[in-house]
Amino acid sequence: MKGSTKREDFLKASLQLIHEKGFKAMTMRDIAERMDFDVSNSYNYIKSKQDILERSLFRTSEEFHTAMDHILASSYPADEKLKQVISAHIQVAARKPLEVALMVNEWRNLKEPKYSEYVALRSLYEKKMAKLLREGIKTGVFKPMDIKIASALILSSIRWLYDAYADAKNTMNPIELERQIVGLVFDGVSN
Amino acid sequence: MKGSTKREDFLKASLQLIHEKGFKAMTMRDIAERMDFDVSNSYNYIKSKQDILERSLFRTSEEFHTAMDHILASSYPADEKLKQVISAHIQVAARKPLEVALMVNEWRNLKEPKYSEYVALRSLYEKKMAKLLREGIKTGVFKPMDIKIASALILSSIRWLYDAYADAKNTMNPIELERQIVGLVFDGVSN
DNA sequence: TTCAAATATAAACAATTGTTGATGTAAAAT
DNA sequence: ATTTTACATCAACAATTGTTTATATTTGAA
Repeated sequence: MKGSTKREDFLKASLQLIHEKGFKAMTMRDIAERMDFDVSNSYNYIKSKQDILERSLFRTSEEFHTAMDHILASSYPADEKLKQVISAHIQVAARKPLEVALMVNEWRNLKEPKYSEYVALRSLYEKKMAKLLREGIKTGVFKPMDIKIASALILSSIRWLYDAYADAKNTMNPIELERQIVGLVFDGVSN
Repeated sequence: MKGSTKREDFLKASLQLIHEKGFKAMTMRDIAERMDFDVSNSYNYIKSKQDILERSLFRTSEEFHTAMDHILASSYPADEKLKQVISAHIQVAARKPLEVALMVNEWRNLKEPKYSEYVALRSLYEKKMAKLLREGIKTGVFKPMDIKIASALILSSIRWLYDAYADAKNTMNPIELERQIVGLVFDGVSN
């Protein structure tokens, strides 16, 4: 049960299956079949099915939080910070689309107390975004606006990003993607 | 099995439970318990568990499509059309938050052939939005932009709306909500 | 070679699940 | 008053589920 490659393969197969069928619909036997061994062997790699969900979820969440924290703690002006947050989201989505898909779609399947723990992290992330916006409004780089609405809208607007990378055929150019999204978030669709 | 009130109560309880636990996690026994009768009685109101999902999903989807179609077919300029689409989304989310939550979160649980049918409807809706944007770019009310990205981003940005109405405590003022969202979608966060 | 860790299987478990069939009662229509 | 319709219960089903226990094989390090 150490950090071997086989274990990573197992988790990778699990993520792929969750993406295909959803966490609840995926059975332990599904994973085992794809790994080409018996169900019971799966428990040499994980403690429980919930374990798969929890591990990936909290690890990826932390990745977003540390990126956000570093950006917030920098001395860049708020508009530059927002650009960097968007950039970070695109990069994580491009690098780990299945993990991000898990974050977007499956966190409801956590059980207490992990569920509440995760919801708190989610709400905290929204608060960090709100802080960024408040700072930008105060310094005049952002226009006055309802901060709660703006936070929810901006975060929601980039929540589909993993879609552009989860199914291999799409794979948009991250640079151009960032350019377009920054353009829309900052200046909207108006001419 | 006609359109009685009891049947509506049953479907309403189902929607509430799906919102609380998710479709897969909700059992037929959960609904029956909340309705205070035996499981088997549930099948006097529905054909199957999938039935609950399919009915609500396609009905609400049609609601969005007809609204979109009417707006597209009007002679308003594209920017006014987009405002009306946003307005329609807010109104539906405010009036039927649980149904919209179902659309956002549970469509993956459809089974073939309904699944493919629904995915096609979803993609069609995105195409209609793309058409609206293309029209606006051509007439000069919208700036030049990647239409696929803009469609995905705008639709994603309003996908959280049901959240503001699903749990009764929030209940934002729809008029102000619309004002803020239109402001962000059209002109972004920049000052 | 020996020994321990990693990797695998077989068999079974207890619980849960959606659904059906047979049957009964209350209410409403004829 | 009688028949139909709506609403309900009980019991049971077949299948599926996550997980455990006991045991075997393979592998790599000592």
